[in-house]
Amino acid sequence: MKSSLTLEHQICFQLYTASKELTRLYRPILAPLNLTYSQYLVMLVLWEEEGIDLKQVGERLTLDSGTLSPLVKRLMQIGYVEKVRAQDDERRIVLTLTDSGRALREQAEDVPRQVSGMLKIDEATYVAYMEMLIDIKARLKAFGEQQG
Amino acid sequence: MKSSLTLEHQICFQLYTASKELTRLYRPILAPLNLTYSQYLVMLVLWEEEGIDLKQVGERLTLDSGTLSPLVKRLMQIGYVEKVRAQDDERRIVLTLTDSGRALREQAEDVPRQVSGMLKIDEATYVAYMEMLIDIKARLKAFGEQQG
DNA sequence: TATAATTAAGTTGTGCACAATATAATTGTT
DNA sequence: AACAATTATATTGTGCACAACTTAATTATA
Repeated sequence: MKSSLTLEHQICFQLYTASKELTRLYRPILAPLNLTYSQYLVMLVLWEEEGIDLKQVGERLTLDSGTLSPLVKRLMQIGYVEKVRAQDDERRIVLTLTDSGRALREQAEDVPRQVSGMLKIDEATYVAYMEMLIDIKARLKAFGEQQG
Repeated sequence: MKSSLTLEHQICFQLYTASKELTRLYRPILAPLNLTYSQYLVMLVLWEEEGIDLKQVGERLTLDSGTLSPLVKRLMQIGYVEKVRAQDDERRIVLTLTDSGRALREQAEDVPRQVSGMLKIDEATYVAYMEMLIDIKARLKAFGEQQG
């Protein structure tokens, strides 16, 4: 295993910069939708499953309430999202889309195609890369569960 | 190319969560060194090349002065780093290590081994993953340069 | 050689990301 | 039923990350 303390040889550094630079690529694409990258991720979840619990959104994105609460507040201010208390459990908050938020989906449909085009990546490579990233996450999860 | 607006099928999302979760793994490892993850990256650069320009640190980590200025200020407060104006060009700032910062390297030597152990990843897989990430960055860079 | 353009670093403001804590609702236990 | 433990959300504080702007030093050019 690479144990030399060189920046470029550390997988964490490559992951960190790759993520940052890919997010940078998204910024001008998402700007017309009036969304930041994190807000876009929340909208993706809601377009997939409207009426989902705030808690469950946080689980899918690995975000806690300290991040999500103010983020959702901003999505409400923009007018894409609404919060409703669940009747059966007053602690839970259910997120729904406004008409405006639902309409935004059509505009967003084109985002993945734009990004793929910019990356000039073929389907097979794309899938292989996805699998690698999912594997890294699985290893992290395995360690986390082993530890507790 | 995957054009469905599903969270899990977007490479950006996998990269984003993988990076976040790997950083989370580092947190308890770096805590005894009194470093955040970003501070650790700056220290890695300095251990590799002491006396480097602040500007060049920013280029290697893809960080601008808005991020680096306060971060380096914190490293100075901890007592790991010192700032010196370059004599030949008074605009430039040269970063040097204190004895304490230099001594910390020995403790940090063990970090990559600890991380690899936690991920339970063999050398070949590790190298393949590194190459994938470097390739993603190359594609991003190629697009960025094509655009300007 | 004035002065315009560029460069390096710093500052301000916004929005994550997360730890720690607080509050209120629900569930479990005696 | 009373009360302890748990759960969902919100708030506070710290530290990134970056855009936009400011300041000071250097370089280019008229």
